[in-house]
Amino acid sequence: MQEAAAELGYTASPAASRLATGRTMTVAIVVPVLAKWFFGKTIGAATQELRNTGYDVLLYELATPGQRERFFGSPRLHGRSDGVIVIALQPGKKELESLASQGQAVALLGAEGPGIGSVSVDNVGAGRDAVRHLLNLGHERVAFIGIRDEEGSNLGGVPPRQRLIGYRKALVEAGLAREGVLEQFDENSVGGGAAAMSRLLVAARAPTAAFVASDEMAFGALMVLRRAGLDVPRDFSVLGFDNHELCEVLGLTTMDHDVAGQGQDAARLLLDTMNGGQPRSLGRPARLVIRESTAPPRVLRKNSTAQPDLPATF
Amino acid sequence: MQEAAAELGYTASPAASRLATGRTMTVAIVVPVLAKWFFGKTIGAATQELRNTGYDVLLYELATPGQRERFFGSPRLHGRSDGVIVIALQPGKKELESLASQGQAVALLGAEGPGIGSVSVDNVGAGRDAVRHLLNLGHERVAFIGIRDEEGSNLGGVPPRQRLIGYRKALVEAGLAREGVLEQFDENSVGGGAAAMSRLLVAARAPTAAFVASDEMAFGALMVLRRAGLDVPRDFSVLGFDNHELCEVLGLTTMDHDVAGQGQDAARLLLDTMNGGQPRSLGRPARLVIRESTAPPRVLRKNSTAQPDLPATF
DNA sequence: CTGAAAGCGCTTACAG
DNA sequence: CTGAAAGCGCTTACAG
Repeated sequence: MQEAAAELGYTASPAASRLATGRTMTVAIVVPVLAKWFFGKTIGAATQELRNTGYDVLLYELATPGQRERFFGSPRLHGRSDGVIVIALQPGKKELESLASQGQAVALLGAEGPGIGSVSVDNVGAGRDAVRHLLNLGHERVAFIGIRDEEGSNLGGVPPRQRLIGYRKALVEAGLAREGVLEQFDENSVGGGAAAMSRLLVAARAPTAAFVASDEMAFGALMVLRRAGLDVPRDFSVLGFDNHELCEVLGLTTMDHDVAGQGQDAARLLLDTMNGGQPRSLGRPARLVIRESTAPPRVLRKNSTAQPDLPATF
Repeated sequence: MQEAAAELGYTASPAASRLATGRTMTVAIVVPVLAKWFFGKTIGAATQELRNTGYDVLLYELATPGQRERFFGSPRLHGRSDGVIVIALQPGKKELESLASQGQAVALLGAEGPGIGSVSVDNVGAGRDAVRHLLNLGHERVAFIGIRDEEGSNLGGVPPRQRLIGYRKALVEAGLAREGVLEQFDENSVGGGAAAMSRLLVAARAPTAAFVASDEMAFGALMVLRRAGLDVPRDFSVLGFDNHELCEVLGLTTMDHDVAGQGQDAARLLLDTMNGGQPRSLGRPARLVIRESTAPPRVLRKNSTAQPDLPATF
């Protein structure tokens, strides 16, 4: 019957059926930024999954703290969606209460909450694995470039913090001391990564390798290194995070973690919850993808593989 | 009154007011892919503009011809949105009729339609300017790498085709013959650009420069060139399109065209139309941004600047 | 100018 | 099993 009607170009008025049933058959997706590869990818995967189940998707970009406040401070979603996927934004207690009071089912991606379905990568483990790779190559001064998590930025969130923890863990396990100057934070962008790397290079004793918490920042780091006349990986090793599609072009060693899969999982978790299922928390593995941006430090290599002489600037 | 009510956490039921007024206060945005920089950027800008005016935004990703058919073949938007922004998809006559019959106002981005508001770049002019830059440097065999526009891909659209026209125009104006082998098309991605460049390199008489219709394809082209042992720009010049944020990292000369501005314009055009204004067509300028991927061809430079000897492989 | 009533187009519980 | 009625929560045209 419904199918036959649809063939004839008829659709039930969504407004009327929403009013009658109280269900909107739409899901909201909330992200801190749209114009980034990671978010396009996760939203795309979640959207496809949702649409296959007959849901429409409403999009909310919370680019500033003000927007975030307004969004959670008002019943914006009430009557507009049945559930919401929050990506890369760690909602506070108040914010979760706000969503609940609006009758929203919730699923988190790259964040966690008590009794709430979530998908995330084992960022501590991934960070540790990344740094171990550098350590195993023989690096002794390994820096960390992280995503700044200050007031004014929504982008920090849990995963970047966990990657830092993984970094420190790996150092401790290797018996290395942690140094403040080796931990640099900036905004999650090419420019931010460039700025952070610049700061590392002027340090009294510069590191020989860096684990960077996002590929985009790593790209900026590579740029600064190149402009400083340093060769990667001969003079400096860089390891990123995300396996951005341009990693191959730039030869960046990175941690891969199935970004689209996480978007799809988040959608499924939300659908489950809306159908009365118990909220679950999914962990996604990350794995090291070795390309051309990591190698043993110069000192070691000199002994082993007889490299040509280095330029005088070095 | 409404503000006071909002403070108290009260909102009018959207479903009820939609039913009563017939207006949904939401706009749909339709794109062929989400996980690309260009689309994130335009959607983000449009979304912000729309939200400032009190509109919600529904997102539709039409990734396959099947999805496109289903979307336009059913009254999907009827009663769900008041208007729609179609990005980088050239709607056919039937498709436009479908939208109109669903009571949708329409604005196009990167496409055009009779009596329909639209924003686009002067792609013919931009393509011509790009190729002229290469020609002015002294290149005589300039290739074009374009976005494939075949069945099975929605991504072709008008702009890529217009860039090809601009390319041909510049050649004609310079008195150069057009050659089929120098025009290569592939999918709009790093991989597609790489494949197209590989084909150019095996041509009987390989070109010395290429104008590539998108930066992402250009990145793939750079990768292939590097792997083939060719130096850019010494052995080969590459010129892209979009001014992707990674152009600076890769030193890619490209055509810049304010992507976010186009998204914002499209939203404004739609809002105007929904308020009874006449649909307008906006043209956005593109401008050449010279970086390190373009230079005179080897032959010329040899005479003028006494380059060191080239490797034997060349 | 204020306030009660009709109506938007569905769904669902209920009467027949 | 079928069909008429009530009700979802607004807006708006109309009566007072």
